[in-house]
Amino acid sequence: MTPASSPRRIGAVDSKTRARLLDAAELLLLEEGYAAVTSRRVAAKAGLKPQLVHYYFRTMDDLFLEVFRRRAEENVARAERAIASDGSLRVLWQLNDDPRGARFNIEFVALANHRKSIRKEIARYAERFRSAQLEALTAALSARGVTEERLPPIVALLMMTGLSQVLALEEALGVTAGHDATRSFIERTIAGMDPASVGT
Amino acid sequence: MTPASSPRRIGAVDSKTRARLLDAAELLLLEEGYAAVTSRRVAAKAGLKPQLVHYYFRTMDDLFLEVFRRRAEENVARAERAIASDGSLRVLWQLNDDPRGARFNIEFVALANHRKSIRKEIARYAERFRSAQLEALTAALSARGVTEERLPPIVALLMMTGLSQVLALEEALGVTAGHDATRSFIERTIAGMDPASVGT
DNA sequence: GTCTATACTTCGATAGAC
DNA sequence: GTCTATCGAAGTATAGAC
Repeated sequence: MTPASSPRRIGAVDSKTRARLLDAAELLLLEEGYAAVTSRRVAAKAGLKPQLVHYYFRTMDDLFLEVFRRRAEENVARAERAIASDGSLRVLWQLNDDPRGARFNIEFVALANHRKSIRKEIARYAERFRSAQLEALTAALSARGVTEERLPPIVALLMMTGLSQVLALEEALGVTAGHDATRSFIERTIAGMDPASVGT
Repeated sequence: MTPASSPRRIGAVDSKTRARLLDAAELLLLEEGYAAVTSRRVAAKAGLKPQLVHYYFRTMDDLFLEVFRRRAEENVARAERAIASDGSLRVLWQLNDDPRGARFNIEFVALANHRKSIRKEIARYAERFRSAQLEALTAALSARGVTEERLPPIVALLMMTGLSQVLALEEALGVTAGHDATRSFIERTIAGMDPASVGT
């Protein structure tokens, strides 16, 4: 399965060094944005030589893809586990209200703007994450007597996604007016529909 | 008012060339993301020599700031005009539901992640834009009998902002499932509260 | 399997010519 | 007031040494 197109050798995927590079890249991405993720800076953060980045990842795109996939897989798995054990509205909201995850997403969406290979991967992930949540949210709303007509689940989901993203972004900017009020409004709304899970 | 710290000379702010550079930078930003906005590429897009970028803008940060300010001023002015002439819910929603503007914002929020001077400017703008809209939305909701308790205006505003942003971002990714349904739900909801402005 | 020496490109920025 | 010649640093990537 080794692509004949490139004769160049690539390091083992289970290498400890490779994992260190991925960790460093992810940290840099969150701390300083994707533009800071250069071979030199990633290596410096990992305490390694810059050329090692290109030994373990053929191109910088490959590195970005691996960073993304690693976290995306974990997120989807976490979401599926959470939903399976407790599909309450609260759990669905908490899955979205994750500032770190939201900033991670923003960086990749911005990155996707000028790296086609990454755009495809993100789109695929977005769809997986979306449909897992939509299924759960559809069931949760229906069980609580909220009709499709009064609030279509997809609308509720897009609102949840958007709201949590805005909260995360503004937090990163240092603009937090109304955030507490908004979170407690969501809290009250959920509590009203989802009485069993108050205080979790 | 010329800063003594830098002896270097800077081009006139009303220069035609300067405006061309700003236009090129903004286009590049939207088309390929902020990482594509380099002195060389901006100049190439404007059909000029790269060094001119540094003649008109002392640093790349200065260029980014100017690109941002120009558009931000226009946006705030447009919002204030729109609100003054018609503070309906529909107008407020349309102000947000602007894919081009949303992508512009995302790029700058991502950029702010590793350029402190830009972060401050964006935060300031976000607050101005927010308060102009909040005032109008507070009045609009109150006039339509929606109490602060049932739906705090700030919550409605953050939801609107978040929802429109998610729609724009996903559109850019090519993920548009449920978007039409969501827009028409918003449409219906507004129409129900804001009957005067149907079909505008 | 792992890492390094090195090539070549592009970057931001400045000093100085018109 | 406008633009260009040029520099040093940083970027990605490869070929080859251990």
